[in-house]
Amino acid sequence: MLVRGERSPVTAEGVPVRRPTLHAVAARAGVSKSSVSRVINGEPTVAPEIRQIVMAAVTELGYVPNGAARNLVTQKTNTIAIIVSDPPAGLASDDPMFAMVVRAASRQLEAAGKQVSLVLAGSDESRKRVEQYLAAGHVDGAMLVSMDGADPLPAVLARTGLPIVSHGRLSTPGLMPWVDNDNLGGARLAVRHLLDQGRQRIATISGPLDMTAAQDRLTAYRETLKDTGRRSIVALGDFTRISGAEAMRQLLDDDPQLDAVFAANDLMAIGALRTLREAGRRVPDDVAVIGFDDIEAALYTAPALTTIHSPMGEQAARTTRLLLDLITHGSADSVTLPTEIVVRESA
Amino acid sequence: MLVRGERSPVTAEGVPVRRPTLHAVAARAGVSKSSVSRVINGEPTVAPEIRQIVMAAVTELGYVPNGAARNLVTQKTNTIAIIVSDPPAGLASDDPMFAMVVRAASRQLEAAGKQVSLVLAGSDESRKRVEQYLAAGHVDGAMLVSMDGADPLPAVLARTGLPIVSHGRLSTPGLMPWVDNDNLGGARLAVRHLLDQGRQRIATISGPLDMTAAQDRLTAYRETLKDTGRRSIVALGDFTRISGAEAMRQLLDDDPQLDAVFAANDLMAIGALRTLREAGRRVPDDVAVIGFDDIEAALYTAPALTTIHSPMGEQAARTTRLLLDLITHGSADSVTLPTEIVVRESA
DNA sequence: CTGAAAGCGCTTACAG
DNA sequence: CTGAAAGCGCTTACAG
Repeated sequence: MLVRGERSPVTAEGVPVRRPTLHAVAARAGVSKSSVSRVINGEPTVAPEIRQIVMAAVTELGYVPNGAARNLVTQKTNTIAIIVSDPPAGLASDDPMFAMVVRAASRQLEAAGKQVSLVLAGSDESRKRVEQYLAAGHVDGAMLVSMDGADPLPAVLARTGLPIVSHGRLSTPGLMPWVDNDNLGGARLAVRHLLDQGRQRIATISGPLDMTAAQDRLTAYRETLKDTGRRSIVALGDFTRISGAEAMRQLLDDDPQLDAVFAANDLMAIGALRTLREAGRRVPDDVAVIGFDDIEAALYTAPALTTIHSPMGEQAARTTRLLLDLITHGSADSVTLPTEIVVRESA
Repeated sequence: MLVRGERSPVTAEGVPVRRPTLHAVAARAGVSKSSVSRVINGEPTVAPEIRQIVMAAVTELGYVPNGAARNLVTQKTNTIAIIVSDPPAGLASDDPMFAMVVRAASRQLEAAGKQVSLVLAGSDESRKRVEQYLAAGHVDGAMLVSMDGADPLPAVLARTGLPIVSHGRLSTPGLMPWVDNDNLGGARLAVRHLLDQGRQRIATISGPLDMTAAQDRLTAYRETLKDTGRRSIVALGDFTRISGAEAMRQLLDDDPQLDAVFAANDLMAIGALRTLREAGRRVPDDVAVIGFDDIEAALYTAPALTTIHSPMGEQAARTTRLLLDLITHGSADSVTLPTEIVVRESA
């Protein structure tokens, strides 16, 4: 099938038509451009009859104000950038976090009358691009999503002076306000639950240690175990299912006697469940498994996954609100959201 | 923590500083604005020494061209809209399709030097907003993602004359080029596989019938069965896990003897697996289950899910390329991508 | 190869 | 309450 795709609408004769301008509307209505502008922008100081006739001309011509011209003169864009770290080569590309955060934030931003510009920041080159993009004045503010601690981007962007917030605490403090869930508290809950069950050898599968969430979850695991005199058994993952499966295999090799695993997120817990099944270990009878996040998939594992509920939707909503507040008030406070344990079958 | 969030950078004294303009760079370099513009845009007709001195001024002042001014005068934005139908109330909000498509398309678009604007289209109100947004000239083109057939948006947007493509075939033909996978062929593969196994009572869990993918998958199921003289056993889902679980329950009630289920996507197959487990049916011994899509989660179900591989990543890439072609050449051909069966444990 | 000038399509003080 | 004019920050024919 062939479909025409001209840049602008054309008449039946194929003559390109330009979109009508403010000038055209003014001419059609027989008033000044100023008056049309005032009507369009809903200013109260317009006579009712003028408003009438202008509105008529607007609908008649199908007038829509040109965005670029508006942005140029008002020095604002009504656009917010959502900047997401882009893992190389599709890594974690179906991570539910991405969909949840982007979707929740977009919805709320649009409800607030803002457009959203989605920016992926992966390579050094793309980081440069992001910086230029913000400097070019394309957006009124930005939201950073789960940056890893090694990433220089937050510091660079903070220097632009634009209102920026972070979804997830950054490792460099003071750069910008953030919203995060209580990773420390949540991980403590998880490990204590395992201890309460009388588990003796409790291992963990950690997330990538350049992310604060992974650091916190590992730290809390270590300290909670240390309080009971037990030793840590740690394998490293990167928050993907496959890394969880591999880490579990390694854990089983290192300590065949282990009877519990705390995975730093649900995706890795799902991977661990597969390895345990392949190894013939029963869950939770032989090995208890607990995850973190409480993603929807945790309801569908066999056995159903016990996990720590982190309020992803609320976190996204609060981060968005934080940004909106920062834009209007010039300041905003970081917030930490509480977590809770959800006991199902796996532990 | 309190963080300052001024609109613009300030000096140590707190004096707001404006970003430097082309004018400032020209003054600093001692040349005309025209020359600066030419250097910035890499035009070849510039004397080397002028280029030198301009570049020096640019880096010295940290100059970045204002996007709005550029867009206004050039009448293009270098921005592409990705328009995604937003299901009400978080329905399917962790659908891996969303993440995959948005991510793959963004990556490719940015590699092509385009910015991406993410637009959620759910309510009637938001549909209006989208239309205005495109009419305002904010983007050079758009990509529609999995619109349902009842949605009037594609037709409305097609009338803007902007280059637009669809990720997934639309039910109204001829509106715009699209890229889709072979839903008909894939579903046929699935049902035949079940037949080849000697399954006698083969049910299906359909997707929402206002989507062409769901329609095609159901049609192929029906026709393939009819060829063997078997009757269709259909339950309706909406492509979510929970709907798959509920549909499976209903199917079991309607026909306790069924020995196979074709779920129209993997998410629903995952839901069906849970119901079957709860009902004490062994998979695949008692009931064979086959899905569609081959999402990553299909590798982690117990038992591992047999499914039809639909090339989501490639579909997104091809759709993006289609749009880029449409923008540059003014025309582009729709494409259908082949599917294949991936046999694992569940069928 | 370079610069002065016009103009992209709006908004916004400023007079009236 | 209304309109003429200036200006937002660029690019691009057009002379030279």
